[in-house]
Amino acid sequence: MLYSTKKSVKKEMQPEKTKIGQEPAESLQTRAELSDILRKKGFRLTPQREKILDIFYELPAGEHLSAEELQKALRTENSDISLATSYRTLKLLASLNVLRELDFAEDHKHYELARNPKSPHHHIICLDCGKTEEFESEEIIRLSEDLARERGFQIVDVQLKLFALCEQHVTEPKAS
Amino acid sequence: MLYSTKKSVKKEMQPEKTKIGQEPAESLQTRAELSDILRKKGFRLTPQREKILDIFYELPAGEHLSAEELQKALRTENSDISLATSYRTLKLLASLNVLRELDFAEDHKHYELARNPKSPHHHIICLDCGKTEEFESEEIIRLSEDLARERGFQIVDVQLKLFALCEQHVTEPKAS
DNA sequence: GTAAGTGCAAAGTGTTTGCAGCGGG
DNA sequence: CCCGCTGCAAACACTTTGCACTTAC
Repeated sequence: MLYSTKKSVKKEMQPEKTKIGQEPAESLQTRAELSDILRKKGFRLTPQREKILDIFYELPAGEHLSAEELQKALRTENSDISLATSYRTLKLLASLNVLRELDFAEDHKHYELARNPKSPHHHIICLDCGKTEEFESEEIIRLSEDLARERGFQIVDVQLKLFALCEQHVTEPKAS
Repeated sequence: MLYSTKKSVKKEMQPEKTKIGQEPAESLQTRAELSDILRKKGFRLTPQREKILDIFYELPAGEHLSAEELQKALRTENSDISLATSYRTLKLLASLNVLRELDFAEDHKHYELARNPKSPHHHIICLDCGKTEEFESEEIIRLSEDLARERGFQIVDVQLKLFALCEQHVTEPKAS
């Protein structure tokens, strides 16, 4: 996981010391730049990694994939990459800040291109139907940075999850 | 899980229909009121459930336990409750809004007493040492409510996670 | 050529479940 | 006294890993 609070990313994957979450990371890379990030860090550009980068690069902004979903997407394009490699690649790309790792209240992680790490996505999730919407909020980011600074922390990423009821479900009869 | 976006809480556990996350839920209950919540919903007050309520009731505000940690706490007090029952009870209590379910970027969930659902805790987590601090922020809540309203959602819970570097770690040499 | 990367199957983790027996209301 | 609850062990979902083989550089 990107945010490996304890268990750090495998060393074997870090020929050059890579301090997680510290890349300044410019925004909106081109597809070629994504490959460059790998190359520059000394990682090999295997067809599997290229393909996975392709998938994420072509993913509509706001969409995100779990490992399983990535597998499915790969299969659709006739790429047969083992689940193990998918997991390894997702972790690698996340540790390089190429992908952002999201966790909703589900039991698996989702990934998306970290196009612009300075304005992370936030999510609102309907507790009834599971519908999720994404949004940005400069104010949230600014506030978060303040809150962190007050406590002596330097923000790397901000994740806001709003659990809520969407239009169709607010009106339902209350239980208690 | 509390926020079972899809997989709903076991039916067998809901003698009275309980719409997750819709309890208005007053703040700061007494220990006895916690038991009452169970009783009123038709759940049995078993010694196991009482004991688990005790543990959480006596937990310093701001602390939270995972299922494993709960087990350990129980063992310390010579209560031997099976892991299965712990999980079942955590889920039950979360579905009743007695406990709040938190998920950090770790692979297991944490629980705390949902003393006052209207001011949820927020967390700042150091990516290097794993240290986590809690805090409240009225502004975040207010902002979140606005953001939700704009999108036609009604907030049930707000979870903000700030991934950051704490004092000891900001100063470390950058990688890239 | 050689270390890094892959695929496979086996092992882990955290959590859930089927079932027989127990006990709260 | 009966159905909800518990404990146990087996099952699960997701993710990681050891190892032999392959391949990018």
